[in-house]
Amino acid sequence: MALTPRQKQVLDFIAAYQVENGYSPSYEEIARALDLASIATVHKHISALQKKNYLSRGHNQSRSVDVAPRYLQEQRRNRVQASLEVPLVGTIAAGRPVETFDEKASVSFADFVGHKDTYALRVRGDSMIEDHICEGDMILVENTNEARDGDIVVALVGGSETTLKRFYHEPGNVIRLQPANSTMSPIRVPAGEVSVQGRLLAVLRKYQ
Amino acid sequence: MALTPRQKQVLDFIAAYQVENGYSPSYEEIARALDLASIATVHKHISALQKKNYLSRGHNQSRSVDVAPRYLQEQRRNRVQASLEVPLVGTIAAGRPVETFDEKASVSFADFVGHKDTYALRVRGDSMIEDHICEGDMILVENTNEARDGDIVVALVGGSETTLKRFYHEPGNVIRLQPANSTMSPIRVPAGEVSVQGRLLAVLRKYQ
DNA sequence: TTGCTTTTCCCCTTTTCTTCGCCTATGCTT
DNA sequence: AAGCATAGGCGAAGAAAAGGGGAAAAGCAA
Repeated sequence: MALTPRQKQVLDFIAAYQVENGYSPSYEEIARALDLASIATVHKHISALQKKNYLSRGHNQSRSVDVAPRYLQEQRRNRVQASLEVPLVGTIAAGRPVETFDEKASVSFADFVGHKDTYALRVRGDSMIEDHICEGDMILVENTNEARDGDIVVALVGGSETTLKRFYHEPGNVIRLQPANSTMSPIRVPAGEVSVQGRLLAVLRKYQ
Repeated sequence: MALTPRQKQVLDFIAAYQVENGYSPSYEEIARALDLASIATVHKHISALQKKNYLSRGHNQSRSVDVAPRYLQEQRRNRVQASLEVPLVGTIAAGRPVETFDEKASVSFADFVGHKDTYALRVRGDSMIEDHICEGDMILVENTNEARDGDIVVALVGGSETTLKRFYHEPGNVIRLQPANSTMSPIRVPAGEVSVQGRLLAVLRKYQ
């Protein structure tokens, strides 16, 4: 589902316009910007972009096109930057010397992201503290709707609450969202009222 | 299913073009870049690459070739891959929706390494468990000999044991190395017998 | 209702991909 | 040496997608 040059131009213009004005351009404005004589052409481009999941829009609603998160992510990913790697020199343990190993000599961010569709969140609250995920930690989340029992997921419950919990199926088409905090109770809801927004890939914690 | 030299050239060009432009090259452009007179030759290369699972494409769709994850992985292994950034989309907490902030924010490895002399270690044992540093976690360590009270440091004690502990000065030129585990006792040694090998910068934990 | 906007229909040209036949090397197998 | 497979290459014809247009119908908000 790759973009064509013209489609990318349309998408770039819409994204820039939104940043500039805070709302979306009309077809007329897009046509002027791209030097098109007919708004029918704009409509075709936008339909194509929507089919490729780069845009969303409401039917017959004016100025309702909106760039999908996918685009913003791809933009960032294409920002070329020097690769940062640090040497991985061994393991450390209480009461033992550093054991050096030479198998994998370095660590890079790619080892922690590794997926195309990833985003980050900052953790607030202590609901996963017994899994050693703390307030202020950064988590990397794979953007997926699928989860297996025991996965730690970002879950949207009842359309309004988003939360980080362990995911389990229970009998009767019920999902249990299990906090890792003995002072909190698990959430049990019908499967239809939960949507998985992502799966935990990594925890990053920075000191100082 | 290894690549031939020419196939690798085609693949590398396509990947570079995509990063550069945000969309795929046409056969015509590939032919020009590789100094080929016929786009039929390009077509053959691309078909071969698809058969070897290095590319995907849509039938009869222009500029639809896309490099497969396989290629990106192999690149990453060769350290040619640029450092990745992931969008930071907000905070997550139990019982509250994701609060998105400023769409521009992103996280990169640079945020965790900085420009310091840094190395990585894998953690073994539970001596820092109450600071939520677990067995198997990767830690990033700044290569320094200096530490302030309360810093978590990599310390070499008595020339043989290396350990991860919190660092404190005590009266009488004594250093206390404090584990974060109530079942363990702090280590108290004369300052001359301890050398700080590094200071904890970050904890990275990977799932799956 | 009016004005702004989106959607749809039918038309067109250009770009791009696919396929076909044919060619030259190189290396491996009888 | 002959036969065969494979990588690499060329040119041209045909077909489909991308890109573009005008006009009119249809939605929506003031």
